[in-house]
Amino acid sequence: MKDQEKHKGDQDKQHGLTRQRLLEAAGEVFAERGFRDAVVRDICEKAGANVAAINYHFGNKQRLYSAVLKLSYETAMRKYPPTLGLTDDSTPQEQLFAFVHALLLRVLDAGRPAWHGKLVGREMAEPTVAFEEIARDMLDPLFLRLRGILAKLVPGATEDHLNRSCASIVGQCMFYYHGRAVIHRVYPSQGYGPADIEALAQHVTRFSLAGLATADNPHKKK
Amino acid sequence: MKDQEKHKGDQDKQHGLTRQRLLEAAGEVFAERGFRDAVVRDICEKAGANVAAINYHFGNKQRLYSAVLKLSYETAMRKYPPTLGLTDDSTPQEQLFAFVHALLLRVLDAGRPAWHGKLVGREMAEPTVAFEEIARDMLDPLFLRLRGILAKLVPGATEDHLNRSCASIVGQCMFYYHGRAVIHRVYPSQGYGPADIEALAQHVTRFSLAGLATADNPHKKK
DNA sequence: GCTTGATTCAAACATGCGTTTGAAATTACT
DNA sequence: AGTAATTTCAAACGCATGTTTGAATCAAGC
Repeated sequence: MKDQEKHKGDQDKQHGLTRQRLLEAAGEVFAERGFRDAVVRDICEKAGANVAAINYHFGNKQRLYSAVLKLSYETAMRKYPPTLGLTDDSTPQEQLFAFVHALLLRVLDAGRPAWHGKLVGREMAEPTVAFEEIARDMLDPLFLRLRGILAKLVPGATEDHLNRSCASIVGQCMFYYHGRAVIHRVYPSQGYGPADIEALAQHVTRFSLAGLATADNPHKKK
Repeated sequence: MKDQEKHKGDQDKQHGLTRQRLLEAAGEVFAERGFRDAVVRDICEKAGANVAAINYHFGNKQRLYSAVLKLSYETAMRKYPPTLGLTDDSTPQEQLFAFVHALLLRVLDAGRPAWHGKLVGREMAEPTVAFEEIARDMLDPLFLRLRGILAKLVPGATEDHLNRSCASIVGQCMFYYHGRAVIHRVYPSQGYGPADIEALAQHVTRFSLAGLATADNPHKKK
């Protein structure tokens, strides 16, 4: 009786795994190649599944992609939220660092936790039908948070200065993804381990704090 | 005799145009959709040519793309060189502005002069076999020039600070291309006319000059 | 053990896309 | 005008890719 239950449990565990294996494989392939260039046969081969399994478990490639986006968002935000390491009495400067650091980690870390940053980076550059949902649920809140941090750093700044500074900060971070090919070429020693990413975050934060303090602030207009 | 020559000239002019029309159409389509997603049938339709014309005039899609890259580079650099508006006695600050302004114009201007920035932006994010040549002939010189400008602005700065600052500056500019979908969503009033582009260049330059002056400069280390 | 539902499978299907082919049309030259 | 070279054409080809199909296998329940 006891042996039979154990045997049955093992079988359940085995058969529940195809869907998971597909998600895992798809996460890697989509992050690496994007939606368009990702090939379902490659995903299935990586997952050890038959090509019809995508239709069976997800309906089609697009829905698999959506499932991967959701899973990757949850994973990334759980591991690297924009509030990474903050406390209730953190300064706006510290908040900016946390935002930048977490964003860089979500994009540049190795493996699953960084699928999301890569997927969103791809959607920014080449939107698919998923962009709308990504923007609404994932990007809008992020830009809102950054905007709030900047407003605390330069009270009274103009709308344009805040907007452009947000773009400047996110642009610096995302360039390590969007421009990875040229960075690899021009700065071959650029590493992406935890210390490297932190150093980048320090640079972007410091660079941006100084840039933020520049003109376009009506109270300081010359 | 005179009528016949004129008639013949018109005919020559007409028949030499297919290749030109293909280049023009391909420039638009590749800039809009990138190499992979650009469809030769669309290019030929836009050019008013038969699909076999690409093979006849260029050999294949890849060679058409290479021809477009060359043409677009020449056009862009002729109209918006990184030395745009500079004189012999321009300051490094002015040099930085010119670099940023020209880069933004090459990416954001309307039509043919901006194919190049868009094509290179796509190659950065998703390299094709053309990347190597683009990097060698077009990106390396650009990063070298920027690096030279920055070295004049912050003499004695560390290698890392200069490298990261180059990345920060180019990243800010390229984000208006790589992140155009999210910028359109989050900042819908962001325009891209000449005055808008100049204002962006002013912002990026000012932001970056301040950021450049921050730490990591051994002479100013605290 | 039998039946039903779930899951997987191999093959086929339908479509899109870059390229090729051979003929027709056009152009250039004598 | 005739010939050769160039250019264009419509159709076909070859391949890749997402999706579908119907059968086989597996699992669950009685």
